[in-house]
Amino acid sequence: MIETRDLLFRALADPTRRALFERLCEGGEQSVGALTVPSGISQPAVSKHLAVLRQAGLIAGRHEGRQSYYRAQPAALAPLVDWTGRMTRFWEARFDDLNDVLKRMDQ
Amino acid sequence: MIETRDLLFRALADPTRRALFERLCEGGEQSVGALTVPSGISQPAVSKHLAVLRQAGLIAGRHEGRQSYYRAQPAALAPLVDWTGRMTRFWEARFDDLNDVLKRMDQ
DNA sequence: CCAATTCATATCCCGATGGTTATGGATAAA
DNA sequence: TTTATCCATAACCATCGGGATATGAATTGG
Repeated sequence: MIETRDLLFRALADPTRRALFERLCEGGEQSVGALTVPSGISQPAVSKHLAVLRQAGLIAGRHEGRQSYYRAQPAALAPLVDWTGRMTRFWEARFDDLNDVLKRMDQ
Repeated sequence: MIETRDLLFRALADPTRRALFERLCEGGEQSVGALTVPSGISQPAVSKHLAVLRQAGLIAGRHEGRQSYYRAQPAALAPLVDWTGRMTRFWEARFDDLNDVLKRMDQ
């Protein structure tokens, strides 16, 4: 499942994709057309970005008639949150070790 | 500000860079040589990755004699944590709105 | 002083990636 | 049944990015 984390980070690396994800988080479910208009890029480009986000689990799609609606799945951000937490905790642990050393030096 | 976030996301998009950052978080300050050996890539490649991480504020460097030592700066992850928090909060807010609607429909 | 070590930078290469236009399938509208 | 709309996919192109090797500057050791 390290593959999942990689997909996540790579999907979020592109500002256009982050903007699409933000729109879906903030504005709720929207069609491809509705997402394309303010994006400043072509509809196929938007579709490709949406496919990347979907593969990373960040959004989910639904068909209705001839339109496709996408919605955000912020729960998919969990691995990213976990990872940042681990990194900070590693760092804090090292800090604690340093404090221990200093305490022992005090005695 | 938004530039900072972009640098952050892009710096963390590459698995090799994340591995370097993880090593520095977990193992503390290390020289370029110490980081190169287990990385599986050439020393210049490591130096380039370190430069990217440094520009994103994720690590800091120090020269001592002919070696360079780098250490992690996990505080630089803050914008990322903020962003994920905002995205989930947007989502939760929308959820609350939905609940409000449902409540009103109950009455 | 000369040789060796450590690292950063320059240069080059190639695959990945983000953009475009073209196209076709499915559905809605006329 | 045509025609128009919505979207995904294909094909193509230019740029970016991560890798290697080559090189040179700074420092240390003999």
